[in-house]
Amino acid sequence: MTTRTAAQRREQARAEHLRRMALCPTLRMLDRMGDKWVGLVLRELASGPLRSGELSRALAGASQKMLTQTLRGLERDGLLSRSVTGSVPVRVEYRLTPLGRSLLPVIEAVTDWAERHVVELDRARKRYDRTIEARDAGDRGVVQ
Amino acid sequence: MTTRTAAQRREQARAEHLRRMALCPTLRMLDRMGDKWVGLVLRELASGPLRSGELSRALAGASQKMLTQTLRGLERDGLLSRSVTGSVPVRVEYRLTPLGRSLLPVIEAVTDWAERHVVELDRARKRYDRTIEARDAGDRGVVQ
DNA sequence: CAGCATCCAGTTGGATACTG
DNA sequence: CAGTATCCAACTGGATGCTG
Repeated sequence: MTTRTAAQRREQARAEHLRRMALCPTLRMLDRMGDKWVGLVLRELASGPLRSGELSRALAGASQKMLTQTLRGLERDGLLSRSVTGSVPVRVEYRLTPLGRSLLPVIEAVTDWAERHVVELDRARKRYDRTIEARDAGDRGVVQ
Repeated sequence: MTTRTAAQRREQARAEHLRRMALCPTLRMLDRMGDKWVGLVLRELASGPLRSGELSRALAGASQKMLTQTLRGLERDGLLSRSVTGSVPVRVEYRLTPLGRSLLPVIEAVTDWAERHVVELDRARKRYDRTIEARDAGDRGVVQ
């Protein structure tokens, strides 16, 4: 007689798996880079340091809160540095650290792939959606 | 006299920006790859086709719903294909398409970077957290 | 075996208002 | 100018139960 039910074993495997995942460097980075504004912030800072205001103008779509949150996250990971100079008015500048700059080629790899294949992606998507639609219509005996 | 207020102009810039973003191939891909299970699914399928059950055992941490959702998303983008053979019991197999395989080097670029720099990331994070803690303690005149 | 539907908690992200 | 605090809507992801 086993001391644990199948459900318990599954549960444990699941917990274990999740713990592993949280530690996996690759998944951590994919997660970070998937954050809505990270890609854009890195792209902006790639060409040089920027002040807070310049960033928020460049990323007109981001709310002030999200911008700060994103910047803090990247700073925490050591990808960019934040330096304050003067006071009244305060002047804050963000710049990529060497670590942050070392990430740029990776982003570029994504960009290259994406731009080369965006047409295929769109085509696949349309094809898939048409197929689904057709199937659903067929299910109901509809001709449309 | 302008016909729009500053708020309206900001609002418009924001809308424009968001529309652009949704179309940017790079951001689309970063978003996709940031999906919780996409990285793992691609990693599993990199070494060859797998059946549904095999995948869910390999990704013990994922709920059945998320697994399906992830697979459908990737299929929609044309990154993997789903083939059904037999019936009672049904046998479903997932495999990367050529397009999907072409993405592997990109994932690998992320993996390489992440594994090379994970130590630095952790160090930066600890340093940052310590700094914040110290500052907060100082603010309250606490010695801890 | 593979997958869909439903319901629900937790998280993410945005609007607004305020501070040094 | 730069940033914090709060409140809230929308989305993400998970648990459960059911179908061909």
